[in-house]
Amino acid sequence: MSQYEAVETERKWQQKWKEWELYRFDPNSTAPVYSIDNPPRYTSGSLHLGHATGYSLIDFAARYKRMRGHNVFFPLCFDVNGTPTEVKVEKKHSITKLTVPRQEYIHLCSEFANSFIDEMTRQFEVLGESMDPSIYYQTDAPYYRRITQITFLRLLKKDLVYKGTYPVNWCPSCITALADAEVEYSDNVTKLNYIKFRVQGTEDDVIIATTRPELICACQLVAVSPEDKEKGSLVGKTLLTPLYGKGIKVIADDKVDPQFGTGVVMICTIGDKTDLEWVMKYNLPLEKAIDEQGKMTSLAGKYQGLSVKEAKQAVIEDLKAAGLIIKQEDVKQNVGGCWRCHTPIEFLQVPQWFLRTMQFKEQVLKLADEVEWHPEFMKVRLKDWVESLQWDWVISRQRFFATPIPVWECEDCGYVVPAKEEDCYVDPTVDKPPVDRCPLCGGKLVGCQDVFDTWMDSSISPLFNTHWERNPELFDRLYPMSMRPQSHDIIRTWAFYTLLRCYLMTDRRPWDHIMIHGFIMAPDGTPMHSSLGNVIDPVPILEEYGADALRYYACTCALGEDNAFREKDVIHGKRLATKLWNIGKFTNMVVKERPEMSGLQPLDRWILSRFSKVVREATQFYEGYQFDKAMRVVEDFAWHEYADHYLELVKYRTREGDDGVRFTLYTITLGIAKMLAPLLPHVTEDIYQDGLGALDGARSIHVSTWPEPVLFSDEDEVRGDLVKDVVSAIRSWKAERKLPLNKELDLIELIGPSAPSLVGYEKDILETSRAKELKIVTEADLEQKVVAIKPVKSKVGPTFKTKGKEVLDILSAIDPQEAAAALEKGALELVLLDGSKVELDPSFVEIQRKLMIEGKAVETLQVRDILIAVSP
RNA sequence: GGGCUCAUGGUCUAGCGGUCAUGACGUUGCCCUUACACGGCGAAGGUCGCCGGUUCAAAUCCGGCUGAGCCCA
Repeated sequence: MSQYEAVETERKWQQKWKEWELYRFDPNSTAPVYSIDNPPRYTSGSLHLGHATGYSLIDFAARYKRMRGHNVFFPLCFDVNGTPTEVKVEKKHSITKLTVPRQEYIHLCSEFANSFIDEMTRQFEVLGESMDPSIYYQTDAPYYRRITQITFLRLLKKDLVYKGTYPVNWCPSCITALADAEVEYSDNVTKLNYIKFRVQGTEDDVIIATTRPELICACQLVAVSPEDKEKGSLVGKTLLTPLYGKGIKVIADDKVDPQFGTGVVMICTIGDKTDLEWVMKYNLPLEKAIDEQGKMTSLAGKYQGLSVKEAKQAVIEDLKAAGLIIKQEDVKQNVGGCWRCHTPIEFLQVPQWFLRTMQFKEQVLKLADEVEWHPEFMKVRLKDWVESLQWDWVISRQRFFATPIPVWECEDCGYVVPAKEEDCYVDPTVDKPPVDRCPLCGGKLVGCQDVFDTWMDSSISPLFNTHWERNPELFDRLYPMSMRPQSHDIIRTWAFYTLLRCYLMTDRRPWDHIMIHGFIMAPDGTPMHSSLGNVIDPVPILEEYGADALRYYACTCALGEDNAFREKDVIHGKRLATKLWNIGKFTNMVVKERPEMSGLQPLDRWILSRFSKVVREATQFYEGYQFDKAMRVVEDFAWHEYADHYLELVKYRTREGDDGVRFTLYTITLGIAKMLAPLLPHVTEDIYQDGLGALDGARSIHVSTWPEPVLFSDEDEVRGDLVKDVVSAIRSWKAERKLPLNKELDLIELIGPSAPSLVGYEKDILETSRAKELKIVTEADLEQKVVAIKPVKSKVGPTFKTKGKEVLDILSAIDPQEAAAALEKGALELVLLDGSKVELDPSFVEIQRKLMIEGKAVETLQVRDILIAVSP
């Protein structure tokens, strides 16, 4: 192969890795465990670019830890539950929950969701993700749902779950509960009605503005703003509702906008989400004015049985007839509608299961503090969320495709009969209860129709992964898990609920670390959404550039930040892969057997010291999940120091069978491949398998050992950098004169105080710049002309403080040659505006010179304080 | 409306108290040097979103504003 063929090569190694079972978690190993609470991928379609990027970031951590000798637990897993699948299935088959029997509906959902798993698994492989199929799970399987149900039964026993009433979004036309995501909001104009409410025991009226007069029957309170001086006197009084004559208290609440309408609002159960907040705050009774079909209930009195729309009209007419409406005006509002039929949604009070959350707020925050957050600022989001919580978590849903709530309820007295743990998994809509009749009243038991919120399933993933309640010995070793990876939009859900649920079951935190990545946006910077049609399919990218190239892009996305997709980063990734492959090829030409560390020359020590620093830095970046920085530091070193300079500087030595260069090439090429192996697993494996691996000794680079620093030498680094700069100056000089790089030069002279530090590197410079002769001298028998002086700001500023600026101004104005002459004698004296004098020693100023021979400038280059005279 | 984050050459990006402000893509000039033309060496291109403040010194720290993203009202 004369060129790197990414796609073909990647398939080859992916196949090998599968054969070798390289990523298998070994439950019997004594190596330290690194376990990843991998997000089970939601199975409602194939992967998009955001997923591809997210899982790549996780894979970086998995592969890194494997190379650090950990027994890595990285499960292949899928989330197969929930609303989005129901929505897609309903669309696909043109069905609703009312038109198809429950079990058939569930079957269709399951079939649909499971149909994606094979393809998604293959996509993960093609991306080079090292998930382990031997610890596979999916959240709809009985073995997983069983754990969800058992945790619920334990909570029930501890009285941490209870039944209450809570409003849900409800479509009266589809007669179904809607998830928040299924509510579509649209702007619309409606009438704001100004209605008289009588103050009890007086002849006075108060005018209340409302858009929902049909809900007067459910009015619980009237509120004014505490800022409102004029209306303040109403607080504490009782009003009588028109048409019904019900007594209502007036309160002050700062949520009331005194500028809106009349500044007096009625609080109903339940008109909108703000009402809900008040209901919770003032503990109001949840009276039901609207039923499941969207008809008024008996609470509405004579309007009972009318639709909401009809009732609104009738109420307005009656109020007008009674002279109780004083005016109507148009007002804009944002109303929620059903995603399917666009009917305005209602908030309906429905019996729900709650998990006690409010009392554990402090505890969850304490646990969050025990977890190491990457990046740290994401913890603030969790904290803000927890502190703003107003009510307990509603864990039940009126849906079908999810884990059933494992209880039966008595038709007569409502007594709850839970399933037995040993019977779980159960589906109470088909399975028999553990007892035939209600133990209290002997009534008939009916299986619970509700299912769990899908977060009830996903928030126990650490318990499932660590064999909780199945294998106590393994659980002790595996819990808490090492790391939870996730995106920032679900901190308030997945991260929060997992902390809560795992604490309630184990009294401990679920993980040591949490790594939070951002979003991948469409190339124009807008969020990717299938509904917007701007989702990017990763497959064509993989086929064109290869997985390593795409992973390179993934790696440029810093944790916690949203990133627009940049195809050019993918292209760059492909180029990097090619570059690395060529570095490997070059190394393999020179290194045929495992070299010992001997015969190191100064330039070898230079690059080995630089390499050692890069190993140290990259390792630190990996430890902090800063893959973008790890990549940058290794790429920059590999390409722009090692390949562009070291390899060029030592090419002449490779022909001479030189131990130092062989050792250096072996160590650094291998080390670079290893440091990039977690990020670019395919090309690095190819380099490894092409020869270096046989000398290193592991079956695959991905199970090889992490590179170690070799030596540190600041002195060699300084001098090596100088040699590098001298040689590249000569190369640039040739390029500028349009000379071929291998053009021979007669003589190179290096002149200057630090030129002697280059003694020992003569041959490197000579051979690499193709010069016939090299001279190193401190002073030349040549005329030097000072052309400029450059102040060293980092010395001038701290020394002269407020006068620093003036010193800089003077230095830029004075004659460079005079200044240089003074400096050579020891010090340069400057007179400031205020008459004071300051002295600058040579360390304050850098002198730039030009070389003259017999008054004529020769070809000179300056590298720091060294002048290079080139004679072509 | 609130919390968190981001804002740097045409595009993308690094830097996060003292650099003539990185680097990439693009544009452009030269060079096939026995790993790589998917390469190498150069050039042009920036008032570091706007307004204040702290400091001898600010892209970098602080405050305000504007625009974008996520989450929550």
